[in-house]
Amino acid sequence: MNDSTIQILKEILRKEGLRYTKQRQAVWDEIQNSQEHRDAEDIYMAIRNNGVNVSRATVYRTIDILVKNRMVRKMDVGDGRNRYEPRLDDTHHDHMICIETGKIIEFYNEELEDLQEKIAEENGYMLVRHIHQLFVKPHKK
Amino acid sequence: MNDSTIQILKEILRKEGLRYTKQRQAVWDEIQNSQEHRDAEDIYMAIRNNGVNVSRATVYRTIDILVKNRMVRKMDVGDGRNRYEPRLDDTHHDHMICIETGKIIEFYNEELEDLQEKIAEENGYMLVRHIHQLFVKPHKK
DNA sequence: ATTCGAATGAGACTCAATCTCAAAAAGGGA
DNA sequence: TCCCTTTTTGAGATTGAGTCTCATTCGAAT
Repeated sequence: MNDSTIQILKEILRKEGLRYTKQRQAVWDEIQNSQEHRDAEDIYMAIRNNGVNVSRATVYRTIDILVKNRMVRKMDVGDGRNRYEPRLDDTHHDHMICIETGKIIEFYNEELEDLQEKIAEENGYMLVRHIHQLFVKPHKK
Repeated sequence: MNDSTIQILKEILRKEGLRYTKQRQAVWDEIQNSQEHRDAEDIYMAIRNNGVNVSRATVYRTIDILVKNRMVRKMDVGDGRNRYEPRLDDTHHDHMICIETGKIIEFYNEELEDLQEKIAEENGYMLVRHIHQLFVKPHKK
């Protein structure tokens, strides 16, 4: 909605040789303005509820562009629907998912990051990216 | 195929109040006799090629029983098809996937395991299970 | 061997995600 | 501003992994 993120989106589209459209802006706004981890259907419905006409196909297509350009992070929670979250400040983190409440908690641990690189190196590889999710439950009182 | 794993399967089915069938045996044999990380379709085709009549539904249903009883491990590689591997000796490990060759390498690191528990604890949770995959590429010479 | 509840198989169904292609919109030029 | 070309969009069809249905078959206890 605010000027600076409109400029960020325009810049990315220009770089990719793509056009700036209100649907693309709406998808980016919707993801960017929420700190939740929502699926494509939720994002699609939210945009429609805001009165912007958009199709599921466009939502998926736009998300792909945003993911490719690191504006959005795609996460596979293992239930068949991918979740998306904004990635504006590019602070990397992983997720902890409560199996009782479904709550998603973000975490980041430097030691853990280093260890993963070390493990890849030990096997003769370079770490490109990783998927890491902790499924947890609350401590009983 | 060999007597001991037949007995293991029979024991689990008995415990679950389920019947011993040649289809269930065939699914277990097929997974147990391979160290690959295959998807349900591959397992289904392999069984049929061995001359055993089985349906996809039965393959999926049997895999669920085996996963529940920790005979088989289900892994989500993020491409929409789950992979399965035998878990007879129950040695826990995670996976490293080469993005260039598709090769899957198993790894285990005690420090990494401890760290994950610690992170869950720090947030007031108990670690139940985790998904951890490293996407890597070979070092350039 | 009989009996009866469980297991199987063929194919229908689900659901997220992708594809198709005619119609609409973007944006550069004049 | 109006054109013109090319890209984008949208509605609905399609895909594909996995699940469900239910008539038929099978296991195993007696």
